[in-house]
Amino acid sequence: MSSPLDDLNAVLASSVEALAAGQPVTAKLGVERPKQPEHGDFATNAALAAAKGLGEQPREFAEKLTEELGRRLGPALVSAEVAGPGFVNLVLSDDWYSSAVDAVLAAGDAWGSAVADPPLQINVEFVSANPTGPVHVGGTRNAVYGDALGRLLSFVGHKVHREYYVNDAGSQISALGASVQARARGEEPPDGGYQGEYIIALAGDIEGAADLPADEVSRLAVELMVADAERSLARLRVVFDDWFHETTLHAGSPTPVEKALAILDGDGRSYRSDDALWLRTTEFDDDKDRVLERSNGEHTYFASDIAYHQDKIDRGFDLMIDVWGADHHGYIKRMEASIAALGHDPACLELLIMQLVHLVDSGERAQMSKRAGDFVTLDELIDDIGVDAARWFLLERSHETTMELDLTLAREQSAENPVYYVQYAHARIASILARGAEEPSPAEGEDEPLHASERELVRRLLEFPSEVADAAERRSPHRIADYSHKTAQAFSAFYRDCPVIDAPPAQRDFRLRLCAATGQVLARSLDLLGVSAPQSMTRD
RNA sequence: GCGCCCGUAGCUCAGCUGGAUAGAGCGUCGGUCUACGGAACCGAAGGUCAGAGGUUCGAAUCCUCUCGGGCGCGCCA
Repeated sequence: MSSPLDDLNAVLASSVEALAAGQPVTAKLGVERPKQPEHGDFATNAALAAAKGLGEQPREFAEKLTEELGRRLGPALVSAEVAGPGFVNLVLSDDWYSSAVDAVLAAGDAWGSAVADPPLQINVEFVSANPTGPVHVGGTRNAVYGDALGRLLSFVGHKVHREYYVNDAGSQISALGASVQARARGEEPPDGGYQGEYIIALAGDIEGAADLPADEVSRLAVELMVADAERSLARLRVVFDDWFHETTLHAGSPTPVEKALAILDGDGRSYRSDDALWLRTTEFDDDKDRVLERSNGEHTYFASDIAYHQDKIDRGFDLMIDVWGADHHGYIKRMEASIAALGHDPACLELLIMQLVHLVDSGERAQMSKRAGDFVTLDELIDDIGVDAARWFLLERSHETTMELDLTLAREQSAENPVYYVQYAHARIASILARGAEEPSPAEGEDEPLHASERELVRRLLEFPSEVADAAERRSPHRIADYSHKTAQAFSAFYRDCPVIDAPPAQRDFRLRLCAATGQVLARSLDLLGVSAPQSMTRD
């Protein structure tokens, strides 16, 4: 895929290199979007960055750079000026802009995509909420984040495997089964049991729940909870490749857990003390050693988790990304330590922490649902604000920031709601393109130079590949939300300033192409977020 | 006490692998106008980037400390 900005950056780099006359240039060089319009179409601090290492005066170097750029870019370059401490501001020709739009259209669906070097097999594990209750808002944020991250990583050329880890072993599962059985018998759940109304529903859905063996009730309850989670998440457009059950780590002979412990033991990473088995995580920067097997002989959750990650590595993944809830951040050190203890490169595991979501409605905290005195569930959230709004609002903020979700705004079907604003721009473009295809070209007219709004919009479209690369590298889908909104704004300005259908033939042609390119980029941006890009919009 | 995250406009948040005059949305105030989709557009007000030092040509961004929030520190999961 040929990108006009890549080409421009390449010319810049080779120009600097020529001026450096053999001396190595280590600085990162590239053009940027200037904040001030008077700073040209593109600006570069290349002279500032390079002159430092070459022992030259930035402004003098910048002067030489403008001359070199003029020679290499020819008529595509309208002007190159030195400003401030040594910035170089560039203005490019209308022809350059026109061919840039062609490049976007020629790339089509691939615009912004990449071929990763090297392409990795990436396992993204997310949500993984315990199957002891419905998925709540926190899990919903985790779900859309993990999913969008997966979309991004795929788009930049990696092979992504989405996985949900089902904690279907341990005391909590016994408690679930006991609670269901109690309800089936018309009793209150036991101490430490689950109180939600969904337990009563489960009791009704499991035939013979009152009399079946307890662990059979547990097993069936987990099955139903997992199916329920799968259904809810599918509504959210989040689909997993694999639902990995913890119990498989305790099955077979030896079990995966036993195998993992054997590796650790063989390498002298673990030891016995106070009748328990400990892992020397302190050798890898943890605060204290951690228990693998309790003195009562049971494995800890940590032991399962180690076996689970060993299993992922055995399955051939180059990179494991775990998306954890904020309450798990205290486990990062020991998990990383365990990977090192198993003898793996620590870089093969990436632990991302999702911060909390607070729901706000009409200025009030709205964390509690009327139903069951419980937290708001994924289903309730979708029923309330819809999938597109839910995904958008949960994705527009950085995952590492505690955020508030304003339900009042999210429900709003107007331009005050950014998700509708972006979708509206897309629908409007579809409408213009349809008319452009149907209606004949109008009377002749005189073409004019490109309007500032047109140039601004083209520049936005050209930024897309680097925005995508940046978002993927930083694991930050929220950047795409921000980008799509800015692009929609740039389109709105263009729409205001530049008639398309009634423009003179050549100009009309360019503007239709610009509309098509914009629609394509908006659709792709929304797709990366898992938000729909409608051809037309109707109010509810 | 220790560790992690966070303090940026009235509110919610971007920006933080250093660059020119710190941005967006909402809210507020004022304006355009019935349009190639009005679910629109334009403008304005609003900031000691928590504070103090340091690093350098340049710091919201990097380092140190202080203050103020959130979370986590179990042979639970």
